[in-house]
Amino acid sequence: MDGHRRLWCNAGMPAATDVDAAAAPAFSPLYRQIKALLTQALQAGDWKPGEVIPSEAELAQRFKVSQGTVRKAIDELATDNLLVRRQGRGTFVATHAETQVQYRFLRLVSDDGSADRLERRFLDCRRLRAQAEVARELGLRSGDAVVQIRRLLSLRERPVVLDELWLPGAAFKGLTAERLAQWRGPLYRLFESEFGVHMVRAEEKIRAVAADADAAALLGRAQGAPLLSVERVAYTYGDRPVELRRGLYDTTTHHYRNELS
Amino acid sequence: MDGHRRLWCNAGMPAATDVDAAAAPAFSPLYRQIKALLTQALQAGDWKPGEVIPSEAELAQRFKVSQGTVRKAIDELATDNLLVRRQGRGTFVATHAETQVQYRFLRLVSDDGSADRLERRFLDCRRLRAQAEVARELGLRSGDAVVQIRRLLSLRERPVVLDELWLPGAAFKGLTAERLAQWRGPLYRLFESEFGVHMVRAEEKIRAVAADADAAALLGRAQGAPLLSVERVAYTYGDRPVELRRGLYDTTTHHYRNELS
DNA sequence: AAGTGGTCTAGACCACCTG
DNA sequence: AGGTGGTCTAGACCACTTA
Repeated sequence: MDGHRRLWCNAGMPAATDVDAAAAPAFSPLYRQIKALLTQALQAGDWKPGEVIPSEAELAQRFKVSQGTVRKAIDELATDNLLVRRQGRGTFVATHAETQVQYRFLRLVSDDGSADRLERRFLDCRRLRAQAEVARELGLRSGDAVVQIRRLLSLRERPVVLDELWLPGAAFKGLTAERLAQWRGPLYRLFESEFGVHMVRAEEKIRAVAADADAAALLGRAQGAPLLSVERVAYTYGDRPVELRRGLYDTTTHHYRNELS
Repeated sequence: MDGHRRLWCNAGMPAATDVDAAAAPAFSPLYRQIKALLTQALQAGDWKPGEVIPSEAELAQRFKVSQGTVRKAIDELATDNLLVRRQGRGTFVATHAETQVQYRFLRLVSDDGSADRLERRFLDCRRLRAQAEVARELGLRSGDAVVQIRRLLSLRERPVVLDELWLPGAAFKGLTAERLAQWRGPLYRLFESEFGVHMVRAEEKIRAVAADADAAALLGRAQGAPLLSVERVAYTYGDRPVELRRGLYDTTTHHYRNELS
């Protein structure tokens, strides 16, 4: 129709400084503005994980753009794994509560390719004050309340992963050791259904480290044995960090699988 | 116009058996058929890495489809990193010979985020007969000729990566130690410009291992020190494996960075 | 100014799912 | 049968690059 209805929609963005002015995109195409609106709706919780969002036709009408433009916005959100399209059914908010792919972010696979059943065992769950480093990674201030969880994952009766993780205390109020003990399924499913926190993406730093006495005992390995250290920061809508996790993987019969392209 | 010009273009596919018939897609949309044609052209070397491919309009005319359909095919090839679009200039065949992003597949970054200059030192380059495992990973037969290379990467004067890699001898005929010694730049750039082998994607298996005497000496670490083992199989057009690589990373001041989504 | 990719639209029809 | 996403088309115009 008109070809450029540019709203310069930069809601939520900090004011541009001289420094980043150069890096800022000159303009946003319409479909990106629609994408931003949809993202806001997701962040605001207008549609919950697992639910259907309105049809493309309806959204087009609502935003007064063509269906193709809405479509392109949804396309990007789908490749970002925020939405899931299902032909003939509709478009759904991505969720960790699907029967498929239980552990979307766990890249550990067995060397022989077999799919093992995974067993969880929680070691402890405490509320404490965040140390400087934990606070920084979670976007909190030192001394803010955090929940610390430690747990062990086993494959074929053998402990393979020792996880230690920190969550912002404010967002995870009712999270207790009892609650964890009776929970069946991935943690991210619990976080999503009980605390309304959906993990969108994560960044990991991977290193090889020597097992300390504690890790060695829990994983049934010798002290000093090489372990894979996987430090993860997970983000929810709006790129807000909401989990810091440090995993120690025993990689004698399993490995961390990655695809490069 | 017609809406479905389905050619059932399954060139190169084995005949469907009863087993995989269920998994086989019922039909290919037109843009996927175009995508397949473009992929074949890339594989055949019709357009070399770094070169421009014909414009969307011309391809549309050539294939007798609308520009939008060509566009969607190119979109997918661009997200697969086979093509690179440059607004106003054209669409180019992806290459490792760009001044930007020298090491597209190297995920090792320094803990403090600084970008170190990288130094290469070749240890040796031999032609030998493939062992069973190497042959299997490269799609060769045991005893086929392979080239074995070992080299050391250093950051800030400190050796950090010990790589050992195998290439199919047939495709890398003139590859000698001298050739390597005088080469400046990433190996994949050499492979591409001198041997016409472009790496498209790779799979990595990551483990923590203890340094053996050899690796310890070369990396300046104690024997038994934990190292990151990164086993990579790299593929060229048509998903044909053309490189097996095993890297040992010293992760005391660096880490392997990964994004999950 | 000309050429390329990028955006937006409107409409037709297909494939898939659910009632 | 009706609704949803998926494909395809044709045309207009915008943004960017090069000459």
